[in-house]
Amino acid sequence: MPLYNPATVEPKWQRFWEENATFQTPRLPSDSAAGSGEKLYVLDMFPYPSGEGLHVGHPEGYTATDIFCRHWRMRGKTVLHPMGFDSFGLPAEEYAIKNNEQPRGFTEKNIATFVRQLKSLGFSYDWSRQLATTDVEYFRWTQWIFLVLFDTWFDEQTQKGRPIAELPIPDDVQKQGEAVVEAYRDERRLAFQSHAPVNWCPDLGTVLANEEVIDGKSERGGYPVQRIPLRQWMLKITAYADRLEKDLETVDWPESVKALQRNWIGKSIGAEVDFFLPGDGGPDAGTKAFENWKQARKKSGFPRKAGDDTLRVYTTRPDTLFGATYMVLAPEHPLVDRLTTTEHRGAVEDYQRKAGGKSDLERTELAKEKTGVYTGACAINPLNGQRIPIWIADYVLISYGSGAIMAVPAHDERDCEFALKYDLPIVPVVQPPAGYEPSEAEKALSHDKAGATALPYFGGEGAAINSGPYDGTPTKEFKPRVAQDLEAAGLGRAATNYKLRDWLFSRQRFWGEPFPILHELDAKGEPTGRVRAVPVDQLPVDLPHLDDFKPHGRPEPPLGKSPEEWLYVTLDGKRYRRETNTMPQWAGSCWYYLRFLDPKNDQAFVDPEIEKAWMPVDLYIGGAEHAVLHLLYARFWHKVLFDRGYLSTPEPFRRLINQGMILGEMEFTLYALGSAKLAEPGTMPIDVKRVEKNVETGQFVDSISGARAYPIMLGGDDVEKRGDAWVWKAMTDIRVDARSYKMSKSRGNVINPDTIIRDYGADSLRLYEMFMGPLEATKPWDMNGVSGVRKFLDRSWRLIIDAEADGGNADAEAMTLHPSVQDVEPTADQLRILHQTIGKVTADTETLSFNTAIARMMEFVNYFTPEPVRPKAVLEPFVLLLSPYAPHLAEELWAALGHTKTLAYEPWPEFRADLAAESAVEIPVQINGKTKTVLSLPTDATKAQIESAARADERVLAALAGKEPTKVIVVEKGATKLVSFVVK
RNA sequence: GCGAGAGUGGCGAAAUUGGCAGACGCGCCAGACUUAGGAUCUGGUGUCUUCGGACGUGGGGGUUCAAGUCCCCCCUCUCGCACCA
Repeated sequence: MPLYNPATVEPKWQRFWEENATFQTPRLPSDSAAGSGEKLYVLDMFPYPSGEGLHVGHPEGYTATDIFCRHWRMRGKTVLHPMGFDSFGLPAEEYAIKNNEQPRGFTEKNIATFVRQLKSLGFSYDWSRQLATTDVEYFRWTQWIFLVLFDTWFDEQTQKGRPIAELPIPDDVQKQGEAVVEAYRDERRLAFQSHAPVNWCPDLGTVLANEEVIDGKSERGGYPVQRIPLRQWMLKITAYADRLEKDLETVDWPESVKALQRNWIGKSIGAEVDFFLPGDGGPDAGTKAFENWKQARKKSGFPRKAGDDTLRVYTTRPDTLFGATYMVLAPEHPLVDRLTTTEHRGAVEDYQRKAGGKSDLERTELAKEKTGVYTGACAINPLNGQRIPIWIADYVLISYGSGAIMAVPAHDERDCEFALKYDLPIVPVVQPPAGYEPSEAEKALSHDKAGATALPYFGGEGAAINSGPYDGTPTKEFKPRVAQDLEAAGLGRAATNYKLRDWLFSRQRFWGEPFPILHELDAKGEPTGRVRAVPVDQLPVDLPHLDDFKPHGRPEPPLGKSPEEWLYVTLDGKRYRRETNTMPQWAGSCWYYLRFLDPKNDQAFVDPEIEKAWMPVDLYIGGAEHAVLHLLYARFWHKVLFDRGYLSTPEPFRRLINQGMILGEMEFTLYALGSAKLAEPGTMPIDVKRVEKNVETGQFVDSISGARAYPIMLGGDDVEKRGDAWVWKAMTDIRVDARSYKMSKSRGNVINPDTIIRDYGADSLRLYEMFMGPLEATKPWDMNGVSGVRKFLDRSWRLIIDAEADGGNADAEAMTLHPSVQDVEPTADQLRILHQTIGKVTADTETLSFNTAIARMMEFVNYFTPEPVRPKAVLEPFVLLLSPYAPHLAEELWAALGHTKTLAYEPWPEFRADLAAESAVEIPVQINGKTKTVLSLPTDATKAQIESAARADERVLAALAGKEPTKVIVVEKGATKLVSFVVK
C-alpha cells in the first residue's frame, strides 16, 4: 500500500520555502505586508558547530521555537526567527592542531553540515540573516563593543556606565601629570588590564575565567589549573552586580535560573569593620595608641581605604563583634609579611608556600581539615578594646571581601572548627531562644574538654549576651544598630559584598577575536605600559595567517608569533605592538541576538531604529547549561550598551525557557535474590509481567518490556540447569531497574537525527520530540515512540489522501483525495470535535504545551478516521492546526486540498466556543464523597433540575435508602457540574 | 550543608480555580484482513475482587460534601552551588 513518503515530500517543501523566501522577515515589523505588524522575536541559543553535527537535543528547542513562530505568523504577528553559529572556540582549534589544518576551514565545513541538517528539519528560519561569530564582518562589531567597554567607566553615584571622557579626575591626581591621570582612567575602565593571579591551564595553553574552572579543573577537558600572576584583560562585571541581581525581578525566567544567577552574584549584606593594629610596642603602648586612634577616627570618619595601622574585615554578623576572639588573614594577604613577628616568620612563610602551591582542587579537597598558623601579631577589637591574636589560614580567601576576617567561633561553624583545633577561646555572644533545638551541624561540633556542657557553636539568631551595652538586643535589631554606631565612631560601616568577580576576558589561544588594542613602544621597542584603542575606522582587526598557532605551554599567546606587518603598527607617528591575547568564546555570543536584527549593516552593529522596533527578545529557548555564564555575560554587555545609549531595553531576554535534556533509551537491568545482578546489556526483549508470572512457576525468564532490552545472563550460585532450561533455585526477590543515561559515545546510546529523518522523516522527529513530554522535563528517548507519531502522521495522511490510489507520490497534482473527503456541510458533532480541537491546540501552542496539543490532534484523527463523510470544511482547519508541528506534511495536504499558496501565512482557524459546546453534560452524583452514578443532562439544565434528576436516579435512591440528605451541593463551575449528597 | 525542581499504570505522560484520576502515545492481550508483515483495522488493558464492589497519585497526619491539587511532618530522586566570613 503506498504511504505518505517523507523522503520525497519533505525535501520538496524545503526547496519551495527556500526558493520562495517564504520566511524572510522584513527590516521592520511595520514593513510587513500582511498581518498586524506586531512583532515577535523568537530566538534559539545558537549552536557551536562541532564536528559531530547536530544531536537530538538541538532539534528539541529548535522545534519548540519553530512551532511557536509558525503559529504566531498565522495569527498575524511579524516574526523574527533567525539562526547562526557560535563558531569560535577550542574544539576547532584543537582539531586543527591535531590534523595540521586551519581552524577556519574546519569551522566552515562544520557550519555547512549544521545548515544542511537544520534545513532538513524544515525550520522556518530567515536564513538570509545567518551569521557566525567567526565572520570578519561579525567580529568587527564584537571588537567595536569591546572598545565601548574600554571607553566606559561605572559611575557609582548614578549606577550607570558613562564615557571615560566624563570621568571626574580628583585634583590630587590631576596634579601628578598626564601619565598618572591616564593610569587613573585606565583603572576605571570597564575593560582594564590586571596583573592579579589567574587560572592558568597548561594543557589548554590558556587562562580560564573563574566560571570555567570546576573543582580546580578546567570545565572543558578536566585539566588541572594553577594560579599564576599574569597580565590579563578583565571586564568589570562586578560594577553591574547589583543591577544584574535586581533586574532579575523584571524578567520572565525559570525560578531555577534566577536562583542560579543570584547565587552566582552572591550578594550579601553586612558591615566592614576596622581592627586596630597596635604594632609591637607592648601591651600598654598598644592600649594608649588604640585610644588615640579611636579619637582620630571619631574626627576623620571611616576612611575609604584602610590605613597601615588597621586591619579591615567584612562580616555579615556585626552583631557578634564582641565574640571575635581571633583574626584570620588569607595566606596571600599583603599585611601578612609586615605583621609576622621574627619568632613566627619561619612557620608563616612555610605555610604560605604550602598554601600557594596548592591548587584550588587541593584546597577544596582538604577543606574538611582546617589549618593555619599564628603570626605572632595581634589586633584590637574596636568595640571592646580586647587584644586578639592574628592567624593566617587558607580557609579565608583573598578574593572575597578584604581577604581577612574576624573569627567568631561561637557563632560561625568554620571559625568554631578552627578554634577547637587550635584551642582558641570561644565566647558566646548570642543567647539561643528558649526551647531551641541544636541542628546536626551544631551538635557535630563539641568541646572534648572536661566540664564543658553547652555546645560551643550556635548559628542562629537570638539575644545578645557578653556584649556590653548591647546585652539583650535581639540579633535582628543589633545588626543595623551596631553598623550605625560603628559608622558614627568612624570604625566601620554597613557594606554589601558579592561573590561575583571581575570577568577574566583574555585567552592565550589563536582561534578567537583579536583585541582591538595597541601597546605603545618606546624608541628601543620596549612597551611603555600605555595602551590605546585601534581607531574604529580601522576595524576589524582580522586574525593573521599563522602556520603554527599551537600553544606551547607558556603563557605567551600564539599571536605573538604573527608576521611583523601584523604585529607592529605605526599610528600618529608612534610605534605600537598589537595585543596578542584573544577574546574568550563567550564574546561572540554576548550580542548575536542584536546582530540578527540588522546582520548586513556596515555602519553600525545595529541600526537604532531597527533595534527599537524588535527588542527585546520575546522568547529565548536553550539548554540549562547556559543558565549562568552566557546569560549573565550577555546581560552585562547589554546593560553597558544600554547605558551608553545604543540600546532601548535594560534587559535582552524577556522570557527564557530551558528545554530539558534528552537521555538515551531506557536500559533495563534485572536483579534477583536481593543483590545478584543477572542481566547485562544485550538485545533480547524482556517482559516484566512475564517475569513476575514466572517467578511463581520457577520458569526461565526471558523478557522485559521496553525500548532496549537485555538477555538474562545466567550464572553463579543462584541458578541451576533443569533439563534444557536454566532456572533460579529460589525466586524470592526479582527486581527490574529501568534507568536512562545521558547520551554519550562511550555508552553507545547516541541517537543521530539524520538517521531518524531518513527512517521516519523530519516531521516525525519534530513531532516525537514535542510529544515526549513537557518541553522543560528531562526525558528518555524511545524509538517506539517515534514510530508511534509516524503512525499518527500516516493516519492523518490517509484521512485525506486515497492511499489505495496513487498517494505517496510527491507530485501534488497526481494525488487523489480520499472518497470520504467531500465538499459538504459538516455535522454538528463534527464541528464540535473540530472546535474543541482548535480551542485546545491554540491554547496549548500559546503556552508551549505541545505534548497535549498533539494528543488532541490525535483524538481528532481517531474520531474522523471511521467517519464515512469527512467534510473539507473540517479537514482544512485541521491541516492548518497541524502545520506548525508537521509543516511538510501539512503543506502537502494543503496542496492536495486544492490550494496553490503556502499555508505559512494562512489565517489560524478561529475558535468558536458556541460550536465547541457539548449539548449534553455528564454530571457525576456523589454520596458522602463517593461517585454513585453519572447523569447525562442537557447543558442548560438548571441547578434545581439537576438536583431533582439526581434524586430520581435509581442508584441514588438505593444509596440514600429513604434517608433525607443533610446537605446537598450542586456544583456548577464553567463546564464542570456535579451533585454531592451528604447523608448521616 | 545550602538552593531549585520532581515523585501518578509495565513505560513516556494527562488532569484551568479543589470537582468522574490515568486523556494521548508506547508496550502488552485478543480478533479481523492476509501473496505471514516491524503493514493496516477493530476491541481490551490501574490493582484486587466472593463480580456486589473495594482499593488506588512516595509515606504519615489534617482541612473539606469533595484532595494528585490546599496545610503540617517525613522519605526518596534529579540538577546546581559549596570554606564567599
